[in-house]
Amino acid sequence: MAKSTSQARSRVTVRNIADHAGVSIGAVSSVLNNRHVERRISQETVDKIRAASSKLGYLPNISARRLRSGTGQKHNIVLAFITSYEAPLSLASHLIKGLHDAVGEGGRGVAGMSFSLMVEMFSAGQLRRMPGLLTGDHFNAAIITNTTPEDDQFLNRSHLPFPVVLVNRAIPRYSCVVEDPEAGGRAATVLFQAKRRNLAVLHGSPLTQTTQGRVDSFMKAVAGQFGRPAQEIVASQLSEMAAYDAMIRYLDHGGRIDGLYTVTDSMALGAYHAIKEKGLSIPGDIAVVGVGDYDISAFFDPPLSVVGVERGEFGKEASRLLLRQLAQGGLPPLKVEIPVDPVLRASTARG
Amino acid sequence: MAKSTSQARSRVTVRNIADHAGVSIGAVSSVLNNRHVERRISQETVDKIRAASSKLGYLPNISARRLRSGTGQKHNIVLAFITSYEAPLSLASHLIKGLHDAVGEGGRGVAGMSFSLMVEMFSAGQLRRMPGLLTGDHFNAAIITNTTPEDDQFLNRSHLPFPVVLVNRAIPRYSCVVEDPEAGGRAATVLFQAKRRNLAVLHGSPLTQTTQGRVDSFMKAVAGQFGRPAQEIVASQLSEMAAYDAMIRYLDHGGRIDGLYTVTDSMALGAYHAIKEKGLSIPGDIAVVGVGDYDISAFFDPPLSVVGVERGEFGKEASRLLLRQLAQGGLPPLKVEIPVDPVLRASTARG
DNA sequence: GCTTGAAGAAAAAACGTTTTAGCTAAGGTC
DNA sequence: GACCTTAGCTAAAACGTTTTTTCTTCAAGC
Repeated sequence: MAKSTSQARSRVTVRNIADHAGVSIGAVSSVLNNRHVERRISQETVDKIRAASSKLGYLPNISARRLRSGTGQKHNIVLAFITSYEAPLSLASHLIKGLHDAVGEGGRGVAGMSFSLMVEMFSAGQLRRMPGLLTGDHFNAAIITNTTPEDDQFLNRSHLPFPVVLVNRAIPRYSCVVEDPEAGGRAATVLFQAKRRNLAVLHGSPLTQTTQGRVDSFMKAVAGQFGRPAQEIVASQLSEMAAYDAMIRYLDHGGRIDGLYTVTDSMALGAYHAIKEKGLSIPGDIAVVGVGDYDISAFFDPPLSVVGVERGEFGKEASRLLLRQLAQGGLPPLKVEIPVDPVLRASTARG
Repeated sequence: MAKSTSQARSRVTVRNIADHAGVSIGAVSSVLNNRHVERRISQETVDKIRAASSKLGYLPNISARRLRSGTGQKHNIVLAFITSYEAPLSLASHLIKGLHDAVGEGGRGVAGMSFSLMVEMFSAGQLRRMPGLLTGDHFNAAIITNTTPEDDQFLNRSHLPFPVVLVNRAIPRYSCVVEDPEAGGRAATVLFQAKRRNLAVLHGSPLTQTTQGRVDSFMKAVAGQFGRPAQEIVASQLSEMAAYDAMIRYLDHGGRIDGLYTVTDSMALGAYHAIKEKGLSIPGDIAVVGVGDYDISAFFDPPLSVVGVERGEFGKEASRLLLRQLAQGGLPPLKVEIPVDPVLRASTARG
């Protein structure tokens, strides 16, 4: 009985408008699309329909519209960029740009298909709750990044019904694009070449897969070079402030180094602040090398040497992998390592 | 005659798979959704269907899937974030986050509707080419930003068939959210209070609506205070490098100021570099104030004073305006000005 | 030799649109 | 007065799916 009052508030369709105005749904559609003149709908009817539409608060169902009128055109495929709600979006924007680059401006480009890009976000650890992930009725393919270990576990035991590429994560059965695992080692080399012998790495806690890799390969390279390990300076997060705090604490407690590797450029910036505040000079007293995730590291004071990937390569490669899987299903998962390149600037000049 | 060879390559549907495997489309659907066991499809048939599907390269039509299986659920409304292909995405990421904040994590939140967010990009000046813009069959509402004057003209003479909110642009008939037009004036005040009397503004060319507003209100405030205009230092772009070049050129030609307003933080960074290189000190010789579009301005050396909006406010306000229009059609366009707040740091300490 | 039940699959309905074809009444033409 | 045209609409088909219902077989049970 209450069917038309409390319940029906949920969805207003052309059918409702038609009933309300006492006309057919065809007439409603014509008016809503401003085709009423060529379809010879009388002004009176147009007004009735317009009134009913706005009174009922009609919102078109995009899926239905596309289904009906997208016919004859190219196949529209929907790509999702899935990232954590909590993660910084700076990487995201490069990935999104890379995606758009890969599929061509405006979504045309690849033979016979057009592309739409959706951005989906999940609360850290709650990836499994994302609608459309398991059912596959929201997108044709996805790039997933910034997952937590919990999310990784979910991915590990699930089989998603569409191609997926992970960025900065490696999980069996999934294609992924990661940074060259030797990034930390290459950073160490930069410090070696700057004649530094007392090295430390500054990182956050807990470590992500990527920062863990950087730390590990750095430590390994240092141990290989000097036969003794580098020091670890641990901040509570990856932020500038946390890095600053950790660095101040380290220096206050008599820590002495002449070379520092920071696992993000934000940490380098925090470290800069602390080092200068303690009256030490860069690179005179301490050489610093970062990872190139900020695009303004060349304008730090002094300009920061970095060992990192070309910005935008992740997005480009991830898209390439995705499109490849889209074009031909059933391919084995591929792991692509983006090469890192040292960019030497004043922060690692010879001391 | 060639109907089934060259032409039909375009779109593979369940129908094609069914024909190819000699079964009904219902069976195909069941298998494709891994429902074959409960639907009692024989293993033999499953294999046939799987083979046909992967041979033909089937990709589901997402619109059709959502149309069919999204029923009974909440109304899914599609929001588009539309930005220029050429523009930096840093603002975009804040806007996207603001959108997600407003509609609630995971797209739930507002009564009886769920939200999807698409990111669409257009080549500068080509907004009118964007598919779905005029037909309204791609999204239910849109946030548009980073338009060129040409795009603005297009918007001005068009009537888009869905709610639109512009960010950092004001065009008649459209709701928009812009920065407080007095931002430049407030920045001038900061410099006044730092006892600076010889002021300049550093900006790019050509000016955008937003940077033009900053320059204008700064100039006006300076003229009002001292009875003479501030100087204008014009860089070729908004980049650090362009700002650096312009600033070096200015100082080399004997330019003398004790206070500088930069219309972006990137330009502040470039200016920092130039000022220090010329042996001048900040704020001793020149006080600098920026606009707060970088989130690391507190870690510049010295920390940069800024007069700007709260990061993320644009996204939040734009979403609010959009949802408001979505909830109730036919509202008059609204213009929201995001207030700016001065954040005083070392770069404008009294000289 | 019936009925019963289950397995396997096909047919049909439905989702919300847009578009095409068709229908009816009124008016005009010879 | 039979015939055509036109205005103004309605009815129906179609888009590509998923799900429900219905229809065959065929074997088992008595």
